Amino acid sequence: MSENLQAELKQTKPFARVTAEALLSVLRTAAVLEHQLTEVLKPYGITHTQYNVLRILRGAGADGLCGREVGERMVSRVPDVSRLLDRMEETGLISRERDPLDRRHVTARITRKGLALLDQATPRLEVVERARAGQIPTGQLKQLIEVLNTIRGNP
Amino acid sequence: MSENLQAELKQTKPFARVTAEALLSVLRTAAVLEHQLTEVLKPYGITHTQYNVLRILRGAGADGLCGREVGERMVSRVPDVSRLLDRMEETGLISRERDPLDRRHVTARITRKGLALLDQATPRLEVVERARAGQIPTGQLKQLIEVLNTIRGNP
DNA sequence: TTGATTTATATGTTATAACAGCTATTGTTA
DNA sequence: TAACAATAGCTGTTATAACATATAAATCAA
Repeated sequence: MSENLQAELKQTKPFARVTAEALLSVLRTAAVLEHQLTEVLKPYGITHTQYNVLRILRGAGADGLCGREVGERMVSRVPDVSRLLDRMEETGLISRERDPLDRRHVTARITRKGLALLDQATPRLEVVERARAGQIPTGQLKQLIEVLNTIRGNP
Repeated sequence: MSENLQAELKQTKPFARVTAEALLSVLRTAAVLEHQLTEVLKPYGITHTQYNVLRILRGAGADGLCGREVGERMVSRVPDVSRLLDRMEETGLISRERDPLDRRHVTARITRKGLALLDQATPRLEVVERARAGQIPTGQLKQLIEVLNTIRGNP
């Protein structure tokens, strides 16, 4: 069965406020998920940040996206998109080309190699997804999404 | 009002599965929270990782904890507790002492300076906590905690 | 058109995270 | 007790994140 957060973090005292427990639960759950994503992606030689970029660029299709746009679509904002894309270009997962219409922009596109990697890795991640959340009723997941929306929406 | 995740990440297509949206929401919400925690703690010269250590050591009291125990209690596991504690000792937030009974252990304890920093910073973080989650009914927060427990519990 | 401003990306630097291997200490057991 | 294994922490190295600043191109205003 599911252990609670207090036990997981070996805390001796229960949480003082339910709000504190809720936000810490979010942080803790994300850490657990990120750790597992990292593990699953390790055999493919990419981080979950890079996987995220590949998903974004596949979504953009042949038009590609410039670095700033990639940054805006990331799950967690990266302040150094340039070098992230550098590395991915170096490993051949993406290509980059300076936009002739606006030479400030560098358009990034996913390569065949990047697409192939996505095709390989995605089913593995979907296994994780089903294992973690597949047994939870849809209604509960929708409520989860709603509450998290609210938390993010309150600045 | 609260924007949804699809709009936030400028996705053109809706999520294929509610499970995917739920897990991404968790990751995204945690990233937003961590960013804000980092901002709030910046004036105090510590990261949220270090804040977490201070909370843990305050909870342990005068007995302190050894490095491994600190690591086990962290919200997100850090594989380099030694140097994390090095830095905190250097800035005077914690003290360390080799355990005379088992000389492999190094017991870490929070210092007065560390306690003072906690006293200063904690109210600021509670402001964030209230702002983010204070308006959400307790019942909803408890459900959130439950679902997240389930997600973490499914390995 | 010139100069100022904005936008997009790149670069230099520092700090931290991640990974692997190493040392010291204790516990186990033949 | 000697040899081996397990545990805790440290250290070296590399990679990435974070921050500030710089460069280049486009836009705007006079």
